Amino acid sequence: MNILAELEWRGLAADCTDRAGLAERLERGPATLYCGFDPTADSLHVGNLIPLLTLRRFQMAGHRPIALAGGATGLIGDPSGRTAERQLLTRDSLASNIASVKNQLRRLLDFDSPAAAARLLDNADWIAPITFLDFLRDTGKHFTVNMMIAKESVRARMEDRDAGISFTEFSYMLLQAYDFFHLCRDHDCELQIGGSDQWGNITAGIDLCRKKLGRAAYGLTLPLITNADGSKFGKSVAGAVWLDPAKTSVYRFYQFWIRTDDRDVIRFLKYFTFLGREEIDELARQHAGKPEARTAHQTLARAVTAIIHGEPAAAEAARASEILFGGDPAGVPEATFQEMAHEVPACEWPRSGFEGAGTPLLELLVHSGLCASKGQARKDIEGGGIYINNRREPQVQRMVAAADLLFGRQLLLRKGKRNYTIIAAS
RNA sequence: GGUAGGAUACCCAAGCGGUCAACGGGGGCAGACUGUAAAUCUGCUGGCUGCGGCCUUCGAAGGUUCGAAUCCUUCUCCUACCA
Repeated sequence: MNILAELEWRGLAADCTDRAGLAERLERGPATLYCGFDPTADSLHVGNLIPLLTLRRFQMAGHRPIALAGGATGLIGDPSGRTAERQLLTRDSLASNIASVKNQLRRLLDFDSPAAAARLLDNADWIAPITFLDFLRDTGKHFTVNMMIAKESVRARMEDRDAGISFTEFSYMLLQAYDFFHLCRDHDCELQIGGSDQWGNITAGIDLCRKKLGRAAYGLTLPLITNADGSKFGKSVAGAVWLDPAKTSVYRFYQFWIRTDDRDVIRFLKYFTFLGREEIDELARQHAGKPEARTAHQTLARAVTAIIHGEPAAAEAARASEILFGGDPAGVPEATFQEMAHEVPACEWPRSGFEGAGTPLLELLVHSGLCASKGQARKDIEGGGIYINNRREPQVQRMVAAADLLFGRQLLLRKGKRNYTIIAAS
């Protein structure tokens, strides 16, 4: 199966500027392609995974990916898909974001492949030196405002009189177009991929390559991922699911995938893993036959976590999940418990607090962040949603003392089905 | 600039002098059923509490009143129509 057919089978090809032309070009030999990532935060999140993994898929098919960090475009802000003007990032926060994002990009692509080594570039390197006048003369001249305001992302903002669009964001597509032109000229890059909201930016780049270089370039957009229940993928009330383990722990990351809706799990295996058609078809069969075994979910969670955090960390997260959701953690040997303990959110409480009568459970629930307030904690206990060492605690006035500590030093608190926290006596 | 209407808890949205911490829906949290899924059903959804209450909240600031989300004044911001 060639790369384009594979992407289509996976449901990853939303739109292509020239499907036949691109197929023909890819058949002819290795091509260079790129995708940009604007450092809007200090970490990438699961929403960036699709383009990132797609670059990798192209690489595995023998093509040369360029991951482009938007050091320049990040200073401006892409209006695509935005209903309101963005807050400009300060140069300082952008600089630290870009350093972190570069590190993450570096880990997800292969830079040592002899045939198709990936490259990591920063568009600030070529955009920053251009003067405003040169840019207007050499690049701006190739675009009509008429065509720019026809782009969906711009038009939506122009029609909303309250939101409007600043000249700064209006100009964004020219910078991105310039990137494609630059990469095409200096790095032989012929294909740009991106989310479907990038269509206008990508075609602007293709136009510029044609006008200034007389070269054909291609664009391929990836679908916007949604959940079966219609909600946005990768967002929860807690916020985005980050790739940085300091922002979203490996355990939480793994759990995010484990909790995938049944209706989404096979689709997500195609989107987010490198498993082949036979393996996924087999998982689909197992899932259809015995959904309660959750084989597809476990495979998905394990595979994606391994791609992002490495196999050993994924194994640990899987193990911790098994212990917590498998049965009574109090019966688990101490070594196994400790292995899992640092995966779940933890906090400390002075050892002296457990002496004598001990500390009110209510206080520990609030301290650990499991409950927002004492009032809420009280309601949670009354509702039967609080567990000490995985045993339901019905008593609101419950005191927690030394006898409750596991291994003489830890307390496993749980709210509801899946919110765990460990309090260590210190 | 003129006129009319509006601003209520995370969101939508009732309430129009006391019985209002404020109807209802959504969302969220918890329980039951399950499979850490979906659907369904139930409870909770401002804070503190000795569970008797206490404190803070209905755009902002003042005022009337025993008592205001509700009435009056000023201000701010929206929406519609007219210029």
